[in-house]
Amino acid sequence: MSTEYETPIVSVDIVLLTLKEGQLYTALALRDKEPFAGQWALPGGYIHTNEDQDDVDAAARILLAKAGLKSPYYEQLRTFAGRHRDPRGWSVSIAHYALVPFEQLAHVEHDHLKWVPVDSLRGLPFDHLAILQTAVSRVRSKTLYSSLPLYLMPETFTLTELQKVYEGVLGATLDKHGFRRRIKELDVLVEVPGAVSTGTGHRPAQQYRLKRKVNLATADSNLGLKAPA
Amino acid sequence: MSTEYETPIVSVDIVLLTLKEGQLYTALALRDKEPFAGQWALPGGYIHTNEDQDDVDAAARILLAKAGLKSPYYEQLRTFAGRHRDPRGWSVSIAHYALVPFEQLAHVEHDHLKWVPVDSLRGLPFDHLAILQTAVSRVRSKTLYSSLPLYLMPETFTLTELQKVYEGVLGATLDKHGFRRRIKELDVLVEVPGAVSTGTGHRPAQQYRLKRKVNLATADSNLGLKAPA
DNA sequence: TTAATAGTGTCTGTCAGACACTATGTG
DNA sequence: CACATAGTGTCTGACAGACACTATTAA
Repeated sequence: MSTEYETPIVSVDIVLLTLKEGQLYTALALRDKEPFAGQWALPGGYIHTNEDQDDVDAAARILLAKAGLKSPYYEQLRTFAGRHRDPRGWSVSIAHYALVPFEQLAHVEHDHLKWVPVDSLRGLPFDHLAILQTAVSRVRSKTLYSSLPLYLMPETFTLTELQKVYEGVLGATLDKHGFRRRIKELDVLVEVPGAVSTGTGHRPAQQYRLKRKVNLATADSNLGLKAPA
Repeated sequence: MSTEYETPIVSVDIVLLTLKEGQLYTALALRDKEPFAGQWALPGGYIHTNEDQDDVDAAARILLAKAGLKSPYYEQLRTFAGRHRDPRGWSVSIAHYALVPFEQLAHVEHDHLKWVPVDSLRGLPFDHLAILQTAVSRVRSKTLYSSLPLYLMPETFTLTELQKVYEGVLGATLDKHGFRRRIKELDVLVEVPGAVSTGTGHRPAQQYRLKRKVNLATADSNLGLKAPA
């Protein structure tokens, strides 16, 4: 009990997700240090004990530094800890995931950051593939019973666009009427006065935006879509 | 980026739960070191990087050392991290929860460990009250759609006893027929040949035990009880 | 008028909650 | 036989999935 033990390495890794062309994409950062220098991995970094108040703070700071953006939604995923996940030794990674609308990051791709479809990914350094898969599975399962995908939407959008995003996240198609019934029950959207279409060759759709003062984190957990077959 | 930062303190804390007299109880350990020496807190300790393979290993070792028992069920709860939760400075607690049948721990109460009802608890050192509440809420919500409370049962038990345990965890009453329908759907129990009652003054009940080779962790997530009103 | 999507009405099978009923032991 | 709990049959309202229908714009 009184022996001193080597301290584990503590870092924060982030699974940053977006929806692009109907598919979930994750951000990968080019590692500039050992181990795995020159390889693509989940963006991550050490906790700065002098500036970060907590782990979410650290995640936000790291994302801003590595990707130059602020995500509207962060959540702790889980912690991956053990002796063998990092060649430097016993390590702890407090993994987080974040969602960001594709429109908001069209400009952030640069030499040290790239976007790849989550489903086509095979190998990643450390246990980052397991972390990514855990995040994707969490997001998909939350999508079944919450309004999480709203964080992937731009300022205003139509219900059909929202449905496409849900379908993209889930990788399944949903019934239109049932989908609208549930979104309405959530009661987190308001109509935007000006309907929009202008030249689509068909009936224009109502635009919606998030209700002001709605905290989606608490408004979650009442959607109840059924898992796809 | 190249600056060195102070390393956060990393520990593992455990919410050990059992059901006693129809109520959820948690184990508290008497702290023998600063900070908060002499106060009751969740059992916890440092990671031993030379012997623990991962965080679950550490949790099992700590529980064995502090309470002298092995729990049939461990799961990582979430990680509590930040600057202000521990007076020693920036700290990380990888919190776990564990379930153990009351019968298995009748003998483990001693000077440095005590059992208290979770709902009557007010103050605890660090952020241990928040950790405890998170664990209880997790267990209650998992109980609604999984077979988690089976970890609180002795070797053999009747369906009525199992229902009482579910009701104790949830703090609500359940319909007998509906409860049995769902347990049957889970398909994780088998009848024990000898029915038992011997002197109860009424019809004896069938005893059940867990099916062999059933991993409850994977058999979970299909119960579907409705949240109490 | 047609094409194309927006938006709504309605049927039906499933299933959870409620509750009543039968079964089987003890005293 | 009375009593207490074990165990089951069945009704019903809510609701999700399916699908058909109407509405509204552009060309």
